[in-house]
Amino acid sequence: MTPRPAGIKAVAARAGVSVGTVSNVLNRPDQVAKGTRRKVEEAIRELGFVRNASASTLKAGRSMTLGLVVLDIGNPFFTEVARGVEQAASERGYTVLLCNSAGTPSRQEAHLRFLEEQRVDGVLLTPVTEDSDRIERLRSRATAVVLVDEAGRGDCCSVAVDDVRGGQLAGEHLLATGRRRITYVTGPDSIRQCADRGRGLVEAVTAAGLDAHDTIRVLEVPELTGIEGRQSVERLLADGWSDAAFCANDVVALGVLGGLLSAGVRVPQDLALIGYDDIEFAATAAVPLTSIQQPAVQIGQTAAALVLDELTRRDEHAHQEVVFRPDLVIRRSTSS
Amino acid sequence: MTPRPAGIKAVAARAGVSVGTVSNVLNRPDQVAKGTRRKVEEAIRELGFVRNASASTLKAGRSMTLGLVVLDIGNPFFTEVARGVEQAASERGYTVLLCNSAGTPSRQEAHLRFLEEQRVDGVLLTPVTEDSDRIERLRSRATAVVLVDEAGRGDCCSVAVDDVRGGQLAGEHLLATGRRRITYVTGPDSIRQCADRGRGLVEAVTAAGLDAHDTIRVLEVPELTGIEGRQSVERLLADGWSDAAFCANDVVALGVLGGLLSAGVRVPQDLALIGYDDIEFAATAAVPLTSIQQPAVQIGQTAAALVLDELTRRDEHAHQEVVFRPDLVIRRSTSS
DNA sequence: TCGTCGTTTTGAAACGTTTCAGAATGGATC
DNA sequence: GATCCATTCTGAAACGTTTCAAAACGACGA
Repeated sequence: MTPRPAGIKAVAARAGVSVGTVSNVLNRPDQVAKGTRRKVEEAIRELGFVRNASASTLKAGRSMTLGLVVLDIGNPFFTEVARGVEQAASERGYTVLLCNSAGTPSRQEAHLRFLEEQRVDGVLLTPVTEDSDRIERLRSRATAVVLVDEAGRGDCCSVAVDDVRGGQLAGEHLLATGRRRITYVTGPDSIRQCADRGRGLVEAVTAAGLDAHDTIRVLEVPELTGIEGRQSVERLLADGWSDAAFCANDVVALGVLGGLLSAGVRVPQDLALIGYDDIEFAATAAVPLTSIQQPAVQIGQTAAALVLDELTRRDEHAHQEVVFRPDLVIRRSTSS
Repeated sequence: MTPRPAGIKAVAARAGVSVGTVSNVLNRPDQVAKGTRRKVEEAIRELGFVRNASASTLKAGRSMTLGLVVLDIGNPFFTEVARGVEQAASERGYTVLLCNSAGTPSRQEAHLRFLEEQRVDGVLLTPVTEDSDRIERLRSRATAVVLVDEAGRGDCCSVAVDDVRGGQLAGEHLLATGRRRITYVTGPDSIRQCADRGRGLVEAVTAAGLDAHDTIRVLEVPELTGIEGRQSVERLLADGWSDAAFCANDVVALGVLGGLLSAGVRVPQDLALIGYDDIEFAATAAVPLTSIQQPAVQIGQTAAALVLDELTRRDEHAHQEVVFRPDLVIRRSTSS
């Protein structure tokens, strides 16, 4: 039945000091005499005082909080990215607000607005849509913004992985293992990652002196989920054309794998399979999945480091566009 | 170089009204004359005004925000729960702050403290540890608390699933399909879910007139991850004793499955396998996984509904302890 | 005893909202 | 023309912090 929780004033009264001193104990304890500090700390404990972040943020003009908007929290890849972000942020005393846009522009918009209202100090965004307006607005509010898993456009930091290169790696590997009829199982082309990875595949095929049209087919699924992957198998096998499948991510690939095996298709003998992201379940699948690895945790850490640098160094900060190189991880699904 | 973003005052000046009116447009638009409202809305647009949530929360004493602390965001089960919570919350205008305790008491503690500082209106907690102190404190701050995936202790709402029953279902099913030597692959007993599910298994065996010691073995893994599951297979197969394995969750079960298949063990012929949670990857696995299904999304929705009820109805609110029943979903991993 | 200087402590002024008692406005009604 | 309502609008007082100029204190040397 306490109407309002005890504030800094109550603490001050109890400890017999001024509010300024209590605030100092909270924010610069080293400038407070030891005895005083102890008294205040005891009062805090006795009253169960917990700092009111609203008031603090309002007055101080910063919230010590970062917003992270990911494309799909159901995809373990993003979970790992988030882990990296959180780790780097918490080391510097920042807390991360995790938001899931679920690939929906309207949800991305809603979350960005929320973060804006909360006056987060920085935003890490895996964009669904390049909503330049809102990003511009955030930046004009002195909010640091970094694009994650997306190349920047010069006006802000970004951390990405070269997806074209990743597609290339996948293509080269399949070709090297003798495959010549590759189905690319992918999501809508509006998802940049899907488009880029497909482009890389085409490049690899072309570079090998093959005709892309003869070598590659595209099988589009509406959503990058396991279910859709599994369901796509029927179409994948329909005419017996393919001797390999490259999936736009591991979640889909695992669905495809399940579908293939239960249809009696041997992987990799009858059909080679390669995924993307190298999530934990890939190594652990029935037929361990060859995949294109991305340094997920490191992406998160780097992105966080960039926002924090922009936040701390302000004027000296120069925007950077970090691009990681993906790696091929070969497992049984492509090489028996 | 706008030092501070435009506030309600600037909007008021621009629209030629008082701040009170602007606030009304924001919070009770129907009490404002249509013309005035339009003027204010235009000013808001022109200035790019975004409400400052800190100030709002500070003054109004509520943040329209809920905190959700989950045990393991890497487990798709919790992702689904979160989805349910978010859905129910956003329908009522609340935003959810998602936190991951990762099974660590200190992280749970840190997140609860953060949520307390943020003055969230309600907290949904999947407890690592029953930190009654902090929960008590939250509740004394007029913060609604509901326990998720954990039975309550009478003093707050809770939404749980009967894990003992789930373990029973698994046990009964394995016995019904003729298995008599069951290994229970589980995490530390300190995780309540693991303990309860194991208890259910024992009950099923005992109820069938069998001796639990002769019928059940326990194989403990340090963490409920796919890797650990896969690695446990060696021990699982060591003496050829088992004809079935029951895993404490699907993430582990899928790891075990991968290990079994690549060791040449046929599932279910040589060894039946059953998981828990019925995550999406279960249906989609190489050998589709029999599992104990929990209504994850519904758990989230219900939990959110309970907090919101406590928040809205206050005095009339009566604490409820909702317990869902788990369901057996039979797939190929236990029945060819 | 008096300065002086460094360390602590103080107290009041914001920060940007919400809220609410009351003032203005403008019809209706007598 | 006076009165009464309902509808709109106003303005000032919080909300709980942080911050900063200035005051208080103490130790020290002159």
